[in-house]
Amino acid sequence: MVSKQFDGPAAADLRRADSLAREIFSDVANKWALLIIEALGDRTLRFSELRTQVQGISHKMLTQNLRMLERNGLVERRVYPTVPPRVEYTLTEAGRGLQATVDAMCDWTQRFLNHIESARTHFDNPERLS
Amino acid sequence: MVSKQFDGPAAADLRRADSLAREIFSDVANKWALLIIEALGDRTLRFSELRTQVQGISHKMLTQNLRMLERNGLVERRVYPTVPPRVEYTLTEAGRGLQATVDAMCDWTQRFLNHIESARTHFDNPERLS
DNA sequence: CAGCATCCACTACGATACTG
DNA sequence: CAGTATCGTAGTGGATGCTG
Repeated sequence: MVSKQFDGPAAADLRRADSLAREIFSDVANKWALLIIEALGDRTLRFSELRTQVQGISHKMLTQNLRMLERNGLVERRVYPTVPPRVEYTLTEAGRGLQATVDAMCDWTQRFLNHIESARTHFDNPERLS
Repeated sequence: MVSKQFDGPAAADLRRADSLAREIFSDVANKWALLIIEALGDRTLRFSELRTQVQGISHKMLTQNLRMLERNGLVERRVYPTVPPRVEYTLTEAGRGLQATVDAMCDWTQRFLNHIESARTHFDNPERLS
């Protein structure tokens, strides 16, 4: 993911892409964004539905992250000008691509749940001797 | 990743595992942790080497995240009681499992770089008409 | 219902300085 | 060299209230 070496003509492009990549990574590699992606899955959900699916998330964080995801073209936002208003969110193709990797992370979590739990107790306890 | 329904006998265990999973997810789904995992890869690195590999990270964030990763059994920390001290970090099996998913995320970033970039400019600009 | 704005508590983070 | 501690700031995120 890093492009050092060479200051040639095309190097600037590489550096630009690199910094963009890091920016995207920073946007996307946060708890709420990933949980939203995961919650959406292949469904289409309304704002309020998402709010209950991703439990623990506040109104504010949800809007904020949805805007960010929309800006990056990962979710599509469809507004129905009815009353009361109805807004639906769906993953785009890019979003579904990311979702696949989040799925992998969830699987990983399940797989190593026990390993991690015991590692934690070892670490947290007075660890008498070696 | 969610276990609703039923309040039966084994339900408590499921809820415990669930909250643990969410805890792990929160720990791990953050920018620095993932970048450290990625930087380590299959190598063994010293603290100072990691510091330069994960550029932009502060001394403090690095120690903090390394402790967290160690606590969760994702990295192994080996201390050589020499002078000056030498501390090496390596991914454990669990860590390498996670690394695979981070790799996938990086690949994804590269794949959709252009898509995302254009989505951004569409979003950021005055968007004249539809 | 969805979203924006405001306020405020809290913590995350960087800078700095001190130990083994 | 690696780590801990302290401190100040800037940002995060929750609660609340107002709009279409």
